Amino acid sequence: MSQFLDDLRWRGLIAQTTDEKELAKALEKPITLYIGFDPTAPSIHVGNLVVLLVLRRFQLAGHHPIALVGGATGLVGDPSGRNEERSLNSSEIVENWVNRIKAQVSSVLDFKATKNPAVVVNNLDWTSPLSAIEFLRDIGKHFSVNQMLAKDSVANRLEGGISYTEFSYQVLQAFDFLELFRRNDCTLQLGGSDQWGNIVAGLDLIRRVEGGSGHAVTVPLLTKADGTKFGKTAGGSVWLDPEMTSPYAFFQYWLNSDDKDVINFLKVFSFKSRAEIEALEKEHQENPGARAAHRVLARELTALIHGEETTVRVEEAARALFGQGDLATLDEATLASALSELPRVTISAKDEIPTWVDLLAASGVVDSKSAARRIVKEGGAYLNNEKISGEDFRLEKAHFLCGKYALLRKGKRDLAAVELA
RNA sequence: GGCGGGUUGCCCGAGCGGCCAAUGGGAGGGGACUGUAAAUCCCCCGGCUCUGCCUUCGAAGGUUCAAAUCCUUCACCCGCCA
Repeated sequence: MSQFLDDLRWRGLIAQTTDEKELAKALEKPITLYIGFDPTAPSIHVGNLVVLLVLRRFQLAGHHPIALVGGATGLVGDPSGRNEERSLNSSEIVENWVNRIKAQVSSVLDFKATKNPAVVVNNLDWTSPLSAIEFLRDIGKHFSVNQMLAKDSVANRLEGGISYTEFSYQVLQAFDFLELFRRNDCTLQLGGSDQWGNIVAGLDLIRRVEGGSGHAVTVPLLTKADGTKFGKTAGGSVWLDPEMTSPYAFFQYWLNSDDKDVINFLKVFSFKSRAEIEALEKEHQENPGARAAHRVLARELTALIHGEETTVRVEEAARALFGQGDLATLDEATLASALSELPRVTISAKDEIPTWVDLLAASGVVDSKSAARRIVKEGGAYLNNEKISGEDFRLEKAHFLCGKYALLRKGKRDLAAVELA
């Protein structure tokens, strides 16, 4: 049995595969495999990262990875795992998202590997030249509507309704697999477990049209110990795009993982070996308060997505800003760089300084002034790590550290900076 | 095509002319405890120029001093019959 597959299984990364013996045999030699991401947002998020990292694991094992960004499928909409029709995005928007996602995918894969460099493709390249008639005759003819209807992704929607557009999605995805099989000799498709039906549709198509065979591997949906959705925070998804989720927030997300999840997250997200992870598990059990496993997780992922340098900066910022330390002892350079990781408001030294409540709302640590008042009343608002519970409080020049910075905090860990300019 | 039921705040779900920004639960937020964790306990949870005002109960009109609650039309969902 393949050691590589065993490792994936140990990490809990395999939900379903086509014939396991065949797959193991195929993996003895380098193969080409792909995974698709549809541009449904300007960025992929940490949930998507799970599968992308599996692709990277295949690359590290010597296989040829292809990341497909769905410039075409993104225009259509995958019904999988949804109970409502998607609203369509314009082609300009999708194109823009495709480009952004390409860049993100690129940070995880190695494009310079001498033997098996990664490749990024866009399915619009082979889909758009095709006429509707060609598509229906050459591809559509191989699909049985009866089978298409039986797929979970479609069957679940029959009650609530599904458009012909989304109904056709599986055909497009199958066509992608066929094209990559032809062009790149790609014989394996990876995907989330909800992609099984779509992937198998591709295997069928390859068999019918080319008489070829391939494989499918799906990755389980990642769950958290408390049953809540993985990858979400109060503010929404945790994105890879630094504009959408700051590297600071990204780091903090991992650092704040539930103890019950952290080891599992290391298995799923980290490239640490089994032995290393088991050592961390032991360490964590002996001294959970030190959060050694959390730190390793946060560092490795932040470094992977945002780079080493940023990771160091962000961690230092957290150390400088967090809780107990006296901010006044920080020198200006340290303070400035720490605060630069946070959301911020700039206020003019000439204008009157806004009230405490207004300032909290303006900084974005709370959603509205009502929320700001609530937080202040509840004793959850801090200025430079000191609780301020008067709504009418106003900062004065003296509150600004080094004459220009103030640190706002809501609760234990929601920070923002105010800069006096 | 016919008949009946439904559409409520982030989600689930009460309300069925005034006492409703709307019961309850979940999610979320703050506090205490801690380890920037979990569990637990307490509190909060539409917005604002905040003892009041404004916007919400599928959409648009209407009745009424007064509507989430009544009427009309439209949209969508769910049953039963054809």
